[in-house]
Amino acid sequence: MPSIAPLNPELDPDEAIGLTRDSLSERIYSRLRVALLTGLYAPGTRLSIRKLAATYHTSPTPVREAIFQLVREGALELKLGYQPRVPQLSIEQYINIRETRVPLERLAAELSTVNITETEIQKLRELHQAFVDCEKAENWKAALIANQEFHFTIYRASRNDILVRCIENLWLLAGPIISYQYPHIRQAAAETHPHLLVIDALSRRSPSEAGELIVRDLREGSYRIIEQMKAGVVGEPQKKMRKARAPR
Amino acid sequence: MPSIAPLNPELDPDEAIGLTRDSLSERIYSRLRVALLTGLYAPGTRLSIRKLAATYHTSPTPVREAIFQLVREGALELKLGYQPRVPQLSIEQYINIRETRVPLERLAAELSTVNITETEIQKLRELHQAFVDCEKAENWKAALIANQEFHFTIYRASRNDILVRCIENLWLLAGPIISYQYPHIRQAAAETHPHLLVIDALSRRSPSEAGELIVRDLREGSYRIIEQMKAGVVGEPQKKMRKARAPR
DNA sequence: AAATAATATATGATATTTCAAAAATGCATC
DNA sequence: GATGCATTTTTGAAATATCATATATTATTT
Repeated sequence: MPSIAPLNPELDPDEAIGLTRDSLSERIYSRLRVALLTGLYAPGTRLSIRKLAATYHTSPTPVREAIFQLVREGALELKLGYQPRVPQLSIEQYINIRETRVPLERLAAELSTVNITETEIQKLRELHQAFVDCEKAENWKAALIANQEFHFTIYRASRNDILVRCIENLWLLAGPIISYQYPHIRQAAAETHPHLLVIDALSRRSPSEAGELIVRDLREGSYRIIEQMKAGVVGEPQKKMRKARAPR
Repeated sequence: MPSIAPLNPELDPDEAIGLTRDSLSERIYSRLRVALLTGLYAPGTRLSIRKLAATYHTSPTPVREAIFQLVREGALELKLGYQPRVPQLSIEQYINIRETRVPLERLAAELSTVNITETEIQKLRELHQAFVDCEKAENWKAALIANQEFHFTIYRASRNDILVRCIENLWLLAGPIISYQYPHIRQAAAETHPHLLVIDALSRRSPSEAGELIVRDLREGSYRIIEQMKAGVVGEPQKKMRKARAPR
C-alpha cells in the first residue's frame, strides 16, 4: 500500500516545529481523506477497519475514530454492524451538493477578490500551469491535485476559515466520483481556460465577475460529471444482495 | 453457533419502519449535540471522556468516538493530550460563521418557498406560537428549542439535505454561545415579529422576499449577540495558565 | 502569604480482548 | 450450472487494560 502524500506538503511538517503533534487517529483521518479526494477508493468500495489498521500498523481503535469522523462528514457511510463503505452518490445528491456549493463558492470568490495578495495570484498562475502540464502528460492524479490546490488557494484567500471548511466538506462528498471518473471528463480545449479568466478577474479586483466565473466553471464541470454518471461510470458495483437477514 | 433466522425477516420491525437502530456512539453523539445546542455546556467548559462515560453508563470508547465527530465538526476542540473543550468563539469567528450562513440560509429559504407544503406552513405557525408563549413564560430553554424547530422546518422544506446539513453544522458552531446568552438577547417586542413576515412570504410563494427576510432576521439577531460578546458575556473563564510545560 | 517544587491522581491515547452479527465458503440439491 | 442451506471466518462494537502525560493537591521555600 503506497503512502499518500498530503495535498499541501508545505503545511504538513508539524513535527518539524513541534507544534501540533497529532494523534494517530488524526493522521489516519487525513490519509484517508486524501485517499478519498484523489480517488484511491472507487464509490462502493468497502473498507475494513482491521485491514486498514494493519496497513497503517496500528490497532483498530484509531482507525475507527478516523472513520467515524469521515462518516459524520458524509465521506463514508456506515450502517450499524456493516462495513464502512464509500457512498454511491445518486445524481440527485450530486446536484444537491453542487447547488449548495454554488453560493458558497461565489461568496468565497468575492471575498478573495478583496483579500488575495499578489503573491497568491502568482501562485495561482503557477498552479494552473502545473495543471495544464499534467493534463498534457496525461498524469491525471497530479492534474487533479493541481486543480484542487488552485481552487483551495482561492478559498483560503477569502480569509474565512469557516467558509473554507464548508466548501472542503462538499468537495469531499463528491470527491470519489469526480476523481474516479476524472480521465473521462476533462473539458474540450476551449478558447480560454476558465481558470485564466478567474485569475484575470481577481487581479482586476472585480468581485462579481470572479464570483460569476467560478460559478460558471463549477456548473459546466458538473454537467460533464452528470453525463458520465448517466452513462453509468459509477464505481465498484454493489455486491449482489442475498436474501435479507435479521439485523442484530 | 448458527444464528436462528426469524420467521419473517421482511417484517422485522426495525426495517419495516425504516428505523436505523443506532450504535451507542451515535446515541451519545446526538445527546451531546443537543446538549451543546441547548446551552447545557457553556463555552470554555471542559468535558471529561470518563465522566461522560459514567454518566451514560458506558465505556469511554463510544464517548470518544462521539467526541471525535463533534471535534471534526468544530463543535468541540481537542488538543492532543488535553481535555476536550467547548470552544470559546471570538467575535471574528462568529462573524465568519454568520457570513457563511447568509448565502446558505437565503438559498434554503428560496428553495423552501417553492417546495414547502401547506401542512408545513401550518406547522410553522404553531411553532412560532409555541415560541412566543415560551418567551412570555420566560421558559428560555423551550423557547430556544421552538425557535430552532421553526428554522429547521424551513431548511428541511428546501428538500436539499446536503444544504440542511451544512446549515445545521453552522448552527452547532455558534450554538453554545447563543444558548448560553439567550436570556439576554431577546429582541425588543417589535411591530411584527420577523417569523410572521417569513411565514407570510412563504405562503405567498415569494422566494426572493422570503430569502431577504430570513437573512435580515439572521443579521439582526447577530448584532445583539455581538453586543453581548463585546460586553463580555462569554462563558466559563479559562483556567489560569501555569508556566508552559514541554509538550509530549 | 505567595510562589515554586514534589507528589498524587485523573485523564486521554492506544492496544487488546470479547462477543455477536455479517460475509465468505463449501456442500448438497435441483 | 445455478440455488439454497449450514459452517467457518471475518468483521465491527464495545469493554477493558495499560501507559504516559496533564491536572490537582500538598508540601516546601522564600
